[in-house]
Amino acid sequence: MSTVTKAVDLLNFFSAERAEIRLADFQRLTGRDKTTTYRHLSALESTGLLEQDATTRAYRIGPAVLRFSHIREVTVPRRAGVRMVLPGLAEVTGETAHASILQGNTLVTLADHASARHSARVVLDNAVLPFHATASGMAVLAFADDKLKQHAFEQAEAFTDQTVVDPTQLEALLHRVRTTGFSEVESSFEKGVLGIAVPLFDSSLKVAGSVAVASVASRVDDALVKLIKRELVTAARSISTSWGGTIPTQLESVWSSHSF
Amino acid sequence: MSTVTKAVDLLNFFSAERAEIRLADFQRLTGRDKTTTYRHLSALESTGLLEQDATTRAYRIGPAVLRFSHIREVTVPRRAGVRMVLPGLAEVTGETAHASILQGNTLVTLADHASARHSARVVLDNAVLPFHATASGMAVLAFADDKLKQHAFEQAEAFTDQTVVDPTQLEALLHRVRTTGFSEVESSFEKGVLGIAVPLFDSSLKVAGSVAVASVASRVDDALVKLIKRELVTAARSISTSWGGTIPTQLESVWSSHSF
DNA sequence: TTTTGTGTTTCATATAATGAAACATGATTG
DNA sequence: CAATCATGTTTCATTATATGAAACACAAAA
Repeated sequence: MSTVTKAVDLLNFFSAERAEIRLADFQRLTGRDKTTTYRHLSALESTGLLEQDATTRAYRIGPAVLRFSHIREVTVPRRAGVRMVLPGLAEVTGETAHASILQGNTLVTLADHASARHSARVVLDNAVLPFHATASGMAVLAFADDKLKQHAFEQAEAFTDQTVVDPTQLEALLHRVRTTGFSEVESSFEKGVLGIAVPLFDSSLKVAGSVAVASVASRVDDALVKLIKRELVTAARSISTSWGGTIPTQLESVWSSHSF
Repeated sequence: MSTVTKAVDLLNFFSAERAEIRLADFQRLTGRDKTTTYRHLSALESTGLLEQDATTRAYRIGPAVLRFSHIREVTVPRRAGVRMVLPGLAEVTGETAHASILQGNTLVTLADHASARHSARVVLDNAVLPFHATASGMAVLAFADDKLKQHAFEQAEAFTDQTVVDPTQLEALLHRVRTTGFSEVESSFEKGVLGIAVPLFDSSLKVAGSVAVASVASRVDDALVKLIKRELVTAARSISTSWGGTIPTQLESVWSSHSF
């Protein structure tokens, strides 16, 4: 572990609940030597990454991060965070990975990637995704506000004979998504396709999109479902982080309580 | 200079116009050894402060800064106050509104907003603002302590043939800012751009930044200048209040004595 | 006053950072 | 198509710098 890493890692002890930390606290938190920690903190302060209260001597996150986050916000598109994980998600599962972003009242495709492992693969060619009939849509809806849910229920139309359009039934499905942590939809938009999706979050701390794996239902077994879910969780964390968000603690705990 | 400082300082080469930098670029920019820089970058990447494009190998500001800036906003809300007024300021005036924050010895961009009214508009893409050549910088300098003023004068370089760099002349301009209550700078940093700025204050009761309107000089008339000044005063009061500060009474009285 | 908990400085030592060189890998070019 | 160039990465000896024990300074409790 390099000196740089050790120093910068000190920043990770800050949180919204713990915005100020003193040297003695850091010493206890890290278990590292007092002098060493002191100098790490001093170095970080000189860069503006940390700021020290002149009277209490307590440290807090410095103003430099504002500048950097401004740069990232205006220059790094949402797609960049998705592109870093989507190919991997597709290749590891051998299926088609897909990411979508919530734009106003519609859920639109941001990027997708199909694995070349099988000759039969799911080809997604819909720019706009119907909420009620897709795994991605339901993943978003399960964590969206009532207004969007209302809007989606009103728009609900049947695409196959298995599409659920009844609000009461949809509500029950959404509840299932929240309790299991995953949105699973089969043959509801397109016959023979099983979609599994999880929601994505951005810096507004609200749901901002979803990442999904669409697979050919006939070849899916329990082991593959478990693999997909594991990979989706990792992908969701990574993309959300890239977007400046975090997975809500409640959802995280749901995921960790279900072994998969 | 510690290893930590050297590494973190690499982040300062990023800006809105230069969002991606490669190892070879850093090598040229810093003049430091290639291997050393490589490891600094690797260390920063492992902390999330940087992110590397998998294909181009170029580095960009990483997602960790988003998390930290969110934490900072919770403790020291600076952007929130600015975002409340900046869009309005831009739309009412039809020009580009800009807010900056004083960070140690440098004045950095906090946020900006360009009105869509005219096709020709001022695009601000400088993260760090030179004090002597910008309206924002002079607004801050007029109310800053001598140490900062000294530092700014020493750094003064000419950007256009209209840039003032002579300390005596700059001092006279600062005096003008204090007596009129506004910092007006034309074509000093960029040709054809007229900037009007006022200082911002925080809970330390010292100058903490500035808010400005940058306009295309050719279309500015007296009525627009008056409108911009009126709006700037309102914006400065609002932002300063949200930062826990107030406009010094002397400046307030200067503003009220000039009809605009 | 003494004690306890802070943050800061000093100094010898050990460790980790450094840079030249070599290597690997694509791009460009002749 | 080979040769050259530009780039990123690894190796290894050397040197610089990070480290931690101790001592110091200072404030707030006891």
